[in-house]
Amino acid sequence: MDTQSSRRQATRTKLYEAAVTLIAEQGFSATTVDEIAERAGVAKGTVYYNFKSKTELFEELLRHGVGLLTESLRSAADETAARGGTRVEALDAMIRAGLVFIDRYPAFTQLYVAELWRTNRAWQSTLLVVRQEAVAVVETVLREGVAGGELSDEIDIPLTAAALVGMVLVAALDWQAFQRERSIDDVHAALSRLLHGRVSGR
Amino acid sequence: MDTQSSRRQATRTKLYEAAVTLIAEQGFSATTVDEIAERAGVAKGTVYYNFKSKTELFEELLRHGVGLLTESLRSAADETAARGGTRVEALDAMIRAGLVFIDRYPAFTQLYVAELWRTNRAWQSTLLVVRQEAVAVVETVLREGVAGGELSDEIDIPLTAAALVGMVLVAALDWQAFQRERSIDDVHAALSRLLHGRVSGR
DNA sequence: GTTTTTGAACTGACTGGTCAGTGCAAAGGA
DNA sequence: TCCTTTGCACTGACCAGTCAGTTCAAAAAC
Repeated sequence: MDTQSSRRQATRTKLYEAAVTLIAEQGFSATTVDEIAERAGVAKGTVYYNFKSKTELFEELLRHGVGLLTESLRSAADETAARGGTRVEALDAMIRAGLVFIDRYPAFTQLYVAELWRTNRAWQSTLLVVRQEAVAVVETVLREGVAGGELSDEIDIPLTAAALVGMVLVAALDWQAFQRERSIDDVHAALSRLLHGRVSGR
Repeated sequence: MDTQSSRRQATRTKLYEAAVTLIAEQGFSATTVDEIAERAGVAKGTVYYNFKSKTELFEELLRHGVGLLTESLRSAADETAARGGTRVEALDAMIRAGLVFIDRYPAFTQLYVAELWRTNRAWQSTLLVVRQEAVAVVETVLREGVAGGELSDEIDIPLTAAALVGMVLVAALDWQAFQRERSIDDVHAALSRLLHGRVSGR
């Protein structure tokens, strides 16, 4: 990477960081380009030198963030498999990876959830693609678990994957928003218990 | 109820219905008061005759919608208790009630999720109150289950409640957005299986 | 029973302000 | 020399909220 493109990359990163917190707090439309530029410590013109439009900046931000998440889920699953863990252990490791991600990038997560189920928005198709990549990682592990007899073959793979993702997402956002004092281990333990069906019975 | 106030109520209801779908699709800031008025078939002035501001219209909409949900969860729990069901059965009934609600008011649910974890917004405090009412219903049933020995006393009640709500919310929104063809029974069965820990094992 | 009055509900043109995006000359950096 | 960034003025569209005026059902007056 030459110095020019890395300089440019640094500017883009500053813009992502500024945009992600502002948009998470206020929403896309309520956040102005002037605000983003100011928080990034950059001139407004620079925003338009680096991105075609406010919408394009946002779409690239989405792609970038979900890319990180997908990567992190995938590597949690792979590492578990590499050291000979079961698929349920892999799911558990992915839950933890999800929590770590949300802990590190809470603003991105907020923004993602806020936009995911909207219809009729410019970036709808971007979002659909990017969501599918992340969910697919979970579905793959479920499918392998069923194939290997470790998971019941009666489970509904897409629905169960969505439910697991939702469980982690919502518990983690609640943790961040309303019970900051809890440790990541507490949250992980509670979710792990649900995954393993150790809720009912004593 | 006299004709005047029922006429007024009808206008407010039309405005709620118009606002909820538009805001679910586009978000609060991207939705204009002119659009809301137009879709409701009233003049813009009428919006301001009935509500102090765009924000107030939205806050009342939130209160109204979450009120319906809370009511519906509570009555599912109560009916189960009335016919002598267990607490786990009550949770199962509440999952179904949640799904029925989301099926009936998908737009409201979208909008609620999109706004819930935002910080620094005008209606933040309204939302906090209203969320707590709904989550409390789930927490109560969990607490009763633990007290009666039906649920493990090691579960973390607030986190488990949040995780269950998240599971239902996300699975249902995914169902609505990406797999409309599935029946409510399919979705319920998948979530019920997770609740009962019938995922791993064959 | 008919006319008049009242006032709540509603209307829609208008205002003041905001904001995305542009244009451009000059500066800084490799 | 070329790429990147700055600073800033400007435009045109858009939008929340206002307000003077209209409608009309029901109460009051006769």
